[in-house]
Amino acid sequence: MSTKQQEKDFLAHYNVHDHDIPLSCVDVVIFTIIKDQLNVLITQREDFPFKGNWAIPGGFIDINQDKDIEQTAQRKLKEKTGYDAPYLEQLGATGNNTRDPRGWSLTVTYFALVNADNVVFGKDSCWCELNDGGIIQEKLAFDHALLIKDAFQRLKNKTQYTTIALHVLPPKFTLSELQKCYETILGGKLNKSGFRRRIIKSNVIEEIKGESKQTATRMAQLYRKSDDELHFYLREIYPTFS
Amino acid sequence: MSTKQQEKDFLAHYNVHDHDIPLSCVDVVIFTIIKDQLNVLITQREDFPFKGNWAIPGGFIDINQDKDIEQTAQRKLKEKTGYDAPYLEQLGATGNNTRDPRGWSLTVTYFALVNADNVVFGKDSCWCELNDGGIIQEKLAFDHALLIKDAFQRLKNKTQYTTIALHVLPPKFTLSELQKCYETILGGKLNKSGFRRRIIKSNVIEEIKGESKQTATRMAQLYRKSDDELHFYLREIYPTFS
DNA sequence: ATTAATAGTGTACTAAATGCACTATTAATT
DNA sequence: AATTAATAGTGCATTTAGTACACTATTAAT
Repeated sequence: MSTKQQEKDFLAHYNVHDHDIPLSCVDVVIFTIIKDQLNVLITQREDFPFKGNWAIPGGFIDINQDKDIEQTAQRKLKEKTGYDAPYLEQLGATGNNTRDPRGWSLTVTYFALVNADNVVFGKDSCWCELNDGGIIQEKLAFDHALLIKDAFQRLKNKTQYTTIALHVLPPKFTLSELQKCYETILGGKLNKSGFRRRIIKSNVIEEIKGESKQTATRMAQLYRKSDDELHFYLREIYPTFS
Repeated sequence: MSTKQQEKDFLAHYNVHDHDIPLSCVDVVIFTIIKDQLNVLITQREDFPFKGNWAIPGGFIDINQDKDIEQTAQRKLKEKTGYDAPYLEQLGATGNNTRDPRGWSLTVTYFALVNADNVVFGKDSCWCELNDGGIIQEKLAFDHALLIKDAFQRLKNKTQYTTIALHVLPPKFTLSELQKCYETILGGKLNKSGFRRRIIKSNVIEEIKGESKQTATRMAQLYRKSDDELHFYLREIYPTFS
C-alpha cells in the first residue's frame, strides 16, 4: 500500500476522542473608557461551573461554527456588545490543569478596545471599573482576574509606543480628549506639546476642517482617525506621576 | 438541592468528549546562529499526517504529563535538543479548520533561542538555514513555514528593543560577536560605538576581568551575561542596509 | 470688565540614537 | 625588522524626538 493511501486510511479512522485532550476556549477582555476611568466588560455566567459568577465573555470554540479562533473571539464580542469592528488583538494562550474544574483547560485570550457609546449590551453584562493595579473588585470566575491583569499590562505597554488609544474614542474627538485617554490608560500625566507633536507627526489623525467642539471653556478643533492601522513609534512616551 | 451540590454533580458527570472540540498542540520554533546564519531546528515526522516530512518540533499537549502549556513546550524542546534552560517565549495561538487534515486544530507556538554548541540532537533533527524572507527552502508540514515566519518577525522586532540576542551566545563572548548576532538577526549593519554604548549602559553584560580572546587580528575583551532577564530599551535600534 | 480654565504654540533643554574619524593591537607580508 | 591589513576599541559632532515650561488665545462664568 502506498504511503499516500496509508495516510488516507489513517485520516479516515482518526478520532479526536481517542485521546485525552484539553478543553479549548476563547476569552475576550473588552476595555473601554467611561468618565475618565478604564472599564472592563463582565458578564454573568449562565451555566456551571461558576454559575451566577461574573466572568469575561468567552466560551468554547465551536468547531462547526467558527473557521478560526479569531472568528470565535469576534463572535463572543458581537454577542456581548453588538460591536462589529473593534480593535481586537490576541494576547496569548493560557493552559493548565488548575484553571477549570472541568479539567485540563486551554484558553486563548483576546483583548478588545471599544468606544462605549457604540456598545449595545447583551443581557447579564455590564461595565466594571478597574482600579490602579488593574484588578477588578468583583470575584471573577476561573483565572479571569489574572487574564484581565495581563491584558491591562499589554494595553499599557502598547499605549507607550503605539496609537492604540485612538480606538476608545468616538469618530470625532479633540486632541485633549485623546491625550486624556492616554493618561487614563497610563495612570499619569503627559506633556501637552510633546504629545501633540508626536501624534500629529505620526499622521494617524487629521483635522476635520471647519469643525470644532465647545469644551468647558473654549472651542477645540475636532479630529478624525485617518487610518485604522496602529502606528508604532521608535521611542516610548512615559508619563509623570508627580 | 443547593447550587453547590448542583455544581458538584455537574462536574462529576462532565465529559470532555460529549462535545466536538479541536485538537490542541504546542509547537516550538528553535532559533540559533551558525556561521553568521540564522537557523531553525526541524525534525522529520515519524507519524501520519505528513509522515516523513520536515516539521518544527511539537505535538499534542499530554494532559497527564504536562501541568501547563509551558511545560509541554519545555518537554518538546528537551526531547529535540537536550537543552534545559533556553530563552523560551510564547508567540501566540493559531487555530483553524484548515491547518491539520485530522480536523479543527489549535496550536500554541513558542519560540526559543539557543546556543548551537549546547545542542544535542535527538534523532531525525537538523538545523536548517533561513533565507532573507525567513522562509525555509524545505517543504514543511502543516502551516509550519508560516509559524516560522511569524516567529522570525517577532525575533527581529525584539532584537530592535531588547537584549534578546544575548541568548544565542556561549557563556563567554566578545562585543563584536554580540554585535554580529544582532546584525545577523536584523539583516543589516549596526553602528559600532552606538551599539557598544547601548549594551554597556544597559548593564546586562560584564567584562570578565583579565580574560580576552584572540580574534583574526588582535585580542578582544571577553564578556559574560550578568543577568538572564531581558532588558527593554526605550528606543529601537535600527540597522542600515546600504 | 475681570477671572478662570482649557486650547493651542514656541522654545530651551536633554537623552540617546547615528555617522564618521580616529587610535590600539597583532598576525601576516615583505 | 619594518610595513600592511584587519579588527578592537574610543571620541566627538550631528540628529531626532523626547521633556519642561512658559507663553498666547478663546470663551463661559462672575
